[in-house]
Amino acid sequence: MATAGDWIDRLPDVALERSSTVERVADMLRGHIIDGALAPGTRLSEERISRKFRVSRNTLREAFRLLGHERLLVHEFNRGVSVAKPDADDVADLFRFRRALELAALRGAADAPPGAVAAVQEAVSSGEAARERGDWWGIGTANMHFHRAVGALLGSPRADETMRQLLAELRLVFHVMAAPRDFHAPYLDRNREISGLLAAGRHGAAADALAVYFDDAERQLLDAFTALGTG
Amino acid sequence: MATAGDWIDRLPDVALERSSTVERVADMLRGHIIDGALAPGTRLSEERISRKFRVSRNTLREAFRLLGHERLLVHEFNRGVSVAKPDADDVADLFRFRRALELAALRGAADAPPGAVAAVQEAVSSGEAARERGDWWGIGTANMHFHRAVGALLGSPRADETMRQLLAELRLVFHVMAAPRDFHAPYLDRNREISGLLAAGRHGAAADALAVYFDDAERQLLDAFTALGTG
DNA sequence: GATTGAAGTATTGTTCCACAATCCAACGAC
DNA sequence: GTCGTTGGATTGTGGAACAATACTTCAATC
Repeated sequence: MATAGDWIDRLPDVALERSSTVERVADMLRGHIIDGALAPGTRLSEERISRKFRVSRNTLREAFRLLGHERLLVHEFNRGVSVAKPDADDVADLFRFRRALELAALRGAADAPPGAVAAVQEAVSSGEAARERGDWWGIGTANMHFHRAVGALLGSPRADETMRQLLAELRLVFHVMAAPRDFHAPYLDRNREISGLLAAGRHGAAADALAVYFDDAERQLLDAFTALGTG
Repeated sequence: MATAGDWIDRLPDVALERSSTVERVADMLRGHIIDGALAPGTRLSEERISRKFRVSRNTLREAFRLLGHERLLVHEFNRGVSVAKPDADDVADLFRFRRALELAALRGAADAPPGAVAAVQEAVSSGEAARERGDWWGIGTANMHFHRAVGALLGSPRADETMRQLLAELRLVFHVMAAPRDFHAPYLDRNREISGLLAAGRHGAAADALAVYFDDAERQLLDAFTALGTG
């Protein structure tokens, strides 16, 4: 009879994660920010929020630090925190960063971890399904998943985390815009095209297509910003 | 006579930054970690450190959150924080991420912000100066500056911050190794070569040279790790 | 009328303390 | 040697307190 070690050794040694209050608070706030329930620029009072969530100011402040590091909150000394309010420079920065990461991911997709390409295709399909349902918010979410899946082609957990942050910030950008509802829909077909090129092993062509995508999307966002600035 | 507004408008509107206790504590800890004064794996007691630094546990914990988000500290629930101890997987991850960023930066160097190429060359020179002096630690620092300067070719503050974090983690990797003293020196000549190609506008060639650099450096680090594992 | 000064108020930054929850090491029972 | 149990140490969280700073208001001045 084999020893118990054989069986135990096959188990994935992941530490089962319990959640601290700080992380739950951070998750909740992050969700509200990404959903748009907290408008960019909103000041967050330690007093009131800690009372609302029934947590101590200490705990809340630790959560604020986390979200500040993710750039979803901005922390001004002696003035507290407020929801980040990205401007045109931020949009340009985000796209520069995304270009570097996602294009590199597509170009090097030959070394992608197993299942990563399939994940990209699933994200595309889920976006199309959302379009069928007329679920505009779902389209946006699926689009985010698409780009996260593209970034995941790099096979780097750290890059994944960075992508997650960048896309969360991008959601903030959409909330600054006037009409984010039907922003993503036109890009669904492009996602399908890129996904197809990727699956066909035409990595360079996929990257080129995504580059054009980025140019158009960035211009569209920047136009929306200048429209806001002058309006 | 012109109004005072003319003169004021010309001033750069940077908010003069005051430092909070949390940030000073975080800076200090970060410095100790990067310098190697705090060995990877070291447990950090809230009690003792807060007494040592004469700050409250709350303030210290906020600093811990920051450094945890930078992956310099690992936070285990109910077990406190300890200095991160990168393993071979982390090294592979760091290099995957760096490859994506730095190679993209070199390939797209045509769009680099003004002065960015010069900064790369300065970093190389400062490394060579450190070699003249026999300043081994200085060589390592200059090498970090070189790679940060390469990343800065992207012209993205967010990417800069990410590069800073990745390189800080990499310093941790060196501390896990046995003899980090003369690790960097052999790469000085490569930096010079890459810098030269970059300045000559041969961006693709520069990126190719850096790719080989990465392959060699990663292999060397991974070998050092497996040597540790078996020894 | 606009700007400056000087209150007073509200909020944040930081410290300190208390206590429950959890971990960890030691010890002993089987 | 494995399994409870016990007790001490550390972390997680809450809460109060106070100093430091920002914001508001209003009067005084030019």
